[in-house]
Order: sequence, then C-alpha cells, then structure tokens
Amino acid sequence: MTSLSISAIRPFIRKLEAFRTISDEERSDLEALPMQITEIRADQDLVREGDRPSRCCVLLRGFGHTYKMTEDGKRQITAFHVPGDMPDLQSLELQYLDCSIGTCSPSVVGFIPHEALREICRLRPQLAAVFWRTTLVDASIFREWMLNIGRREAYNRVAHVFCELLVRLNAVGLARNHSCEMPFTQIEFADATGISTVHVNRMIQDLRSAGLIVLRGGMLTAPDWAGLKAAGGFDPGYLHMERALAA
Amino acid sequence: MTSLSISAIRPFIRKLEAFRTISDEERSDLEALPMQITEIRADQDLVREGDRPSRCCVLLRGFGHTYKMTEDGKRQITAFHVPGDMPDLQSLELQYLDCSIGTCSPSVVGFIPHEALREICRLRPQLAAVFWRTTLVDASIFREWMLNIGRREAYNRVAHVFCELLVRLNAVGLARNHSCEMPFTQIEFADATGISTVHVNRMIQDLRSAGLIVLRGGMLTAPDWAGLKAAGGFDPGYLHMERALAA
DNA sequence: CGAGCTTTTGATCCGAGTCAATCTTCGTGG
DNA sequence: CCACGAAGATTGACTCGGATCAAAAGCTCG
Repeated sequence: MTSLSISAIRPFIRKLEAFRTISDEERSDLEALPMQITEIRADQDLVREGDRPSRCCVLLRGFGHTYKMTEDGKRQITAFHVPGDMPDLQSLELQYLDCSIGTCSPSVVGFIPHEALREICRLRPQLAAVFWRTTLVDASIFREWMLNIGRREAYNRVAHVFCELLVRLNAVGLARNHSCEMPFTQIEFADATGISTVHVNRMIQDLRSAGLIVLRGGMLTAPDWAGLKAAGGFDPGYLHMERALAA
Repeated sequence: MTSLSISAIRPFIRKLEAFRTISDEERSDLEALPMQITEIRADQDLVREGDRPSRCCVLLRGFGHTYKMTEDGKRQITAFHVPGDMPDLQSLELQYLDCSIGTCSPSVVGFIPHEALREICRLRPQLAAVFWRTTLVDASIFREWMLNIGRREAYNRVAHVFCELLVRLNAVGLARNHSCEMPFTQIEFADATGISTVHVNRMIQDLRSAGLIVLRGGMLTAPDWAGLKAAGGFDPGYLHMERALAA
C-alpha cells in the first residue's frame, strides 16, 4: 500500500503547490502521513452533517461535493471537489460537521487521522499555514458562489460554474485546451446554482447554441473561453491561484 | 490610547472566547497587540476588492458587512459583522482581497499589522488555532447562507437572517430577551438574501403580522423565538458555539 | 424645514419553477 | 450482441414567486 500511496497522493501535493511551494522536507513529511486509501463508488457519503469525525479525507481521484439540506428536503451543493481537495479539513478544528460530503463519481479517497495532521502542523508551521490557506481559499469560493447564486441570472450562473471547474481542474493538471472531465449531472449543477434541473438543462442548451460549451459523454470543452468567461462574469481572482495562473 | 484599547478590545476577546477558553497569558498578549483604534462613520469601506492589505481589522463597536459586486453592478452581501469580528483575517494568508468590507453603522475599528498577528501566532500556536477556527466558522456560515439563498423561499430567508443575528449578538453579550440592536437597512437585508428591496419589505411585514418579529427604531425583538426559528428553518449548529449555547 | 434616504404600497411583468411526458444513455444480465 | 431497466437529459404547457417600475409616505439630520 505504501508505494501505491506515494504515487496516489500526487494530486494532493499538486493542489497544495498551487498555493505555495512545498519544500522537499515538507513533501516527504506529507508522503509519510498515515493514510488509509480506499476506492469508493459514486454517490456515497464520506461524512454526514452532525458527524464528529476523527480523521480528514483527501480526494485523490474522482469528483465530489459538499451539500446541506433544508428542513423540507431541498438540497444545496456548497462546493464541488476535484482531485487534491481536502473537503473536510475544517473538522480538524471544528468538532461538529455542519455539512455532508459525498462522491459524484467513482473515487479514490485517503483518510488521515486528525492526530497525524495535528502533528505535522505542529512540526511544520509552514505546512499548517498552507492548510489554513486552502480553507481560506475555500471560503473565498463560497463568497463567489453566494454572489453567483444570489445575484446572477441562471444563464450566467451555469456559465460561471463551468469556468470555475475548468480553471480548478487545470490547476491540478486535469484540463487541457479548455477541456476536462465533467462527471456532474444536471441535477447536481441545479443544486449547486440554486435553480431547477429543467432550467439548468435549458441554460446548458443555450450555452451550447451560443457556441460556448460542448458537453457530452462526461466531457466539457469550452471552444470559446473568452466568451464563456464573459457569460459567467468570471474573474479567477477569487481562486487565489497567483502561482498557477490558469489558462 | 493604550487604556482605551484595553477596554475597547473586550468584544474581540469575548468573541474568541465564544469558541475556546483564552488563558490569562494569551489574553495579555492579545491586549498587547499594537492596534490602531479609529472611529469610522457608517457606510465607509474599510477595504476594497483587489486590495493587498498589510493589516487586519477588528470591529470593536458597530456593524459591518462584506460584499461583492457582479460586473453589472448588482451587490451580494456575503456576511454581516458584529462587534468582535475580524472580517478580513483571511488577508493574513491570502495576498489578494476578493471582497470589499464596509461599515453599516458608526463604528470603532482596530487595525492590527499583519506582522504583529504573525508574531502572536508564532508564539502562541493555540491562539493561531483559535484564529483559524474563527475563519472556519465564517466558512460554515457561508455554507449556511448558500443554502439560505439558494434553496429557501424569501420569507424563510429573511427569518433565518434575523435568527442568526440574534444568536451571534447574544454570544457577544449584545442581545437580551431575544432583542438586539439592528441597524441594517432593508436594502442590506435584500442584498444579503438575494432578493429585492421591495420583496424584503413585504416579507418583513409578513413576519410582523405573524407575530414573529418587532422591528423598528433600529431594534429587533423576537417575541416568539421558537416561531421565528421555525420560520427560518434555523438550527444554530452551523455557528459552532458549543461553548456559548445561545438563548 | 427641506433634502435625501428608507420604507411602504400598488400594479404589472417575467424568469424560473412545476408537472408530466418522452427520449437517451448506459450498465447489466442473458 | 441485444433486451431491459434505471437514471439522466430533453421538451412542452402552464403557473407563480419575486422582480421591476412608479409613487407616496416616513425619518433623520444638517
């Protein structure tokens, strides 16, 4: 398992490097983290609202999402996760999990005990700062999503989500030529943008006929990146990727 | 100014204590932080999107908000701030400010140089963890707001915002008997909930005639707290205030 | 006491939701 | 290799929550 893990955690380290250089010592400490690596089917919850986890998960392959439900059963997706993300890093400091996290595609997930993460943070304050930074970037993305959901029209909302996913996947080496894997369903886009499935479908068709996206067979391509960015009102500043200036 | 600052930063320390006990040594280190304390009028920006601040601000008295604008000038408020909050603590780790922060009422704000905060974090890792924690709680609130904006009806959205403000103000000793100061305008509630000013006004009137709120003269009272919570679908878990279990 | 905000009210309109099929896709088992 | 079933994608018809527009009414403060 060890050899598997060292190669498997590559997306994790690449994600951290998008925000700050990782030194060789830090890298080897990261590679030495005890990590239980597991394959998980699509549409499985990793953790649920109300849990009090004793470990964090790292998405090593596949896609996921964080979501919350209203009392009457409506779902809001608050984040999409791509390889390298630590979707519940917050649980290291906050006992109570205020949201649920699940897979959207067949995935490989690594679980790291809280105590191991606390130890590496204690020994390498620089790494602790990088972890903090990733949660701050997550928060920045939340703010942008609030703007998206609260103040943009449906058409622009959907375009914005596609822009963000292209840039984030590009940053971890999973997009080329404005093209990437895109396994989320229209139901998931609907719950992420705060609109209905039917309407998402119509907006996607509008984006298609405007020549801004090609979306089929689980692949997304943006033949007119400038046009898609304009449609989404997308400015990547909120992703805080000075280092990995996206395509 | 020193004596002023020691009493003035009380709300700041009280806020941190809502999340974790602050030891005497930590408290005196906090009190020793170099802080430039300034009175600021209502509706002034403290920082603007695109800034690269070299200090953080602490709201010591008054109310504020964080907001973003779409390209076509629509505003989304992503957070309300109450005394004790550090609305741009993120700038300690993220160079680029992705949002603007301003006052909503006449306020007293303390400015702390980044270097001083970095120093106290280095010397007192426990305090660094508390700071991290406050940003994680902010992120949790963002997630709840996304749920609010994306998936609740206007009536429930407005009720939810009132619930949250009552609980947060209670936690810093600024609410009694489900009653607190409430200087935000209906325009601000509109931009926070993603609906129009006119509709906010109608929802407030509905909440009034349902006997759930009394809102006038800058004061909010919830005569039927259980009813208001139900209307907002409000569950305070996301505020992570195990310690200061709110009224 | 008047200017400039907010808050309120009324009338009208439209973006998006809901409902109900139908059509595709795709994995599964025969 | 194909039939079958389930899930997702699409389409059309109709409805509605909330936006927009326009005015009037209250407040606050210089």
